[in-house]
Amino acid sequence: MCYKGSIAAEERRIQDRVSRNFKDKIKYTPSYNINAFANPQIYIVAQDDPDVINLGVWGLVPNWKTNDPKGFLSKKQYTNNARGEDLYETPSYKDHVVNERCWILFDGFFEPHYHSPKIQQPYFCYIPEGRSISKRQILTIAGIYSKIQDEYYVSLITTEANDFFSEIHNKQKRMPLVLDTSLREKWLLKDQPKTMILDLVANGFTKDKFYAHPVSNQLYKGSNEESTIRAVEPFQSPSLFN
DNA sequence: CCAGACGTTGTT
DNA sequence: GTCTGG
DNA sequence: CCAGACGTTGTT
DNA sequence: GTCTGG
Repeated sequence: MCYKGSIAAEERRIQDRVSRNFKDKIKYTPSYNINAFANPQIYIVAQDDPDVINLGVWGLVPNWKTNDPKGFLSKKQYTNNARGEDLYETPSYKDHVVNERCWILFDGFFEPHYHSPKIQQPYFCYIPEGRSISKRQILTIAGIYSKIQDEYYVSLITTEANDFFSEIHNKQKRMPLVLDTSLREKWLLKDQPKTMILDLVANGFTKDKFYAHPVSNQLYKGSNEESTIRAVEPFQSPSLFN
């Protein structure tokens, strides 16, 4: 599901909205097209350093492979996403959910929408902040991480799609766990019981209203222009009568 | 019991 | 390291 | 090579 | 009986 994200807001606004500054020496680079499969650097707030914005690699390396993180990621183990319902059972994640939770900072993400089994169009999903698409809420998405030699390796939590995202992501019916602003700090508290965490997974999704619109498939070509998130015409199936 | 997995879903 | 599957 | 299957998944 | 998967 959530394999593409964007974060392009001004540095100042990001820091303001999450009440934290970028850690010293981290240079913020906006991006409209962050591709999970490439294990890119993303911006996170981690439980063990919760007062600053850190960098992490998108792709968790479990604790039984700490001797060779690069080798693990090259095996395409698909640890970019973690199913929230299974966090305490999944072998690669169960140790990390306990006290290695984080936020992933995006201001939007992409989901594929299927017009038919073969025809698909990506949709950009975001929460407007104000009237224009150019100001989007800074999303705090639930994640977990492993830390190896001072480097964070991160997995994004997904849950069953709500009604809105079932319409958009109509094949897999999953969505990222975008934490509600009023609850998000709880995700970063130490030593929370399993019941508390699973409650956040089940009920912590934001109550703010999402917007989504179709975008150009230039997205899949790696385009990183502002136009990547701009609305295009929805796909129209060919009509016999046009 | 030992070998092999360990993860989730993409797309033109 | 620990679990699952054959 | 042997064991086991022998089938497919609507709609946008 | 024949094919696939391990």
